[in-house]
Amino acid sequence: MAKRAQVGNTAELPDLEDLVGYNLKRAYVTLQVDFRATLEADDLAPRVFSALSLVVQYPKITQSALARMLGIERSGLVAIVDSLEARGYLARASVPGDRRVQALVPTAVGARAHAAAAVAVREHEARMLADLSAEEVTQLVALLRKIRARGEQS
Amino acid sequence: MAKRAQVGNTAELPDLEDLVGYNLKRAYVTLQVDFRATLEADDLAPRVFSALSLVVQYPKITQSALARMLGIERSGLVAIVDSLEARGYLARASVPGDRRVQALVPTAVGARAHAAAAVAVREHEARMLADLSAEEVTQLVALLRKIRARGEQS
DNA sequence: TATTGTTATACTCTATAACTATA
DNA sequence: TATAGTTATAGAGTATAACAATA
Repeated sequence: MAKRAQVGNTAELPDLEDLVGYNLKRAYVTLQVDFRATLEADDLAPRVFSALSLVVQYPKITQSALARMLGIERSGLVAIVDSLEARGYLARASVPGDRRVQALVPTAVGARAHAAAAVAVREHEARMLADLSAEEVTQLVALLRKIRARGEQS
Repeated sequence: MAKRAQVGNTAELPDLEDLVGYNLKRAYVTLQVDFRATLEADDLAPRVFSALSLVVQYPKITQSALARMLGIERSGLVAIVDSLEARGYLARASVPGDRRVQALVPTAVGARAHAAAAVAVREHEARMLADLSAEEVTQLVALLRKIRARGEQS
């Protein structure tokens, strides 16, 4: 299996497989496919689970703040919140001071659904990361955060 | 800023930010946005760049083999190959033994375009990974490959 | 003027299914 | 029967632009 054609390369041309971005995407897709399968029974897409998580974690968060935290547009969040509200997982509550905003508050049902889903997600991650030690997982997360921080600063 | 509501949690409920999958996605999106901006002038989307890379690396590869390597469906590859062929970056060559297959061979123009794009991509990665040491980058790639391997084995 | 939530819209990515021509 | 390439199609996911209500 001949690799790169015989071009006179003095500088090293990295193989696709050596690029961080390529490996990042492949690992992301791999994990994401299993994540979807994990929460398919609960009918929770990754984004919907993420939104519910943050609403449980930060009750009364506004949609704008939530969209900012998730790194998506406000407009894109509407359908997600609609979906969670339709299931009775959260409510849009009006805020006394400012009549523009809608505070998102989790219901008891929503909190329970989230807790159950979180258990399934933890199992999913344990399964998918079985080949990594605890230290490796910790360092992986630290490195991923560094990449994100660098990109978001600009 | 009150974190999780006061539910009687004995087990640790991990925050969204502690999930590997969530951090993986955010880092992926961050890197990918800059990648797109980097190759926008060359009009090369990530997938098109990846496909061109592999055709340069493995001349005469078939579309089916290329799709398998990239982890996408054969049907999805058609538009990518069409796009590269339209620019004159590669040619679909018929193979003597089997008249069903189309061997993908890079042109000289395609090889040069790829080399130039690869330089830009290397600069992009150097910029985005400036906060990571060489060892950290190496380990990051190793960990990402472990995740991918685990997922693809099943 | 600026911000919140919203709608309308369009574009990219990707998968599934079915077709054809070959094997 | 099975495989390579292709077409048609549909469904996510996401962004942009504009709007009404409110600040």
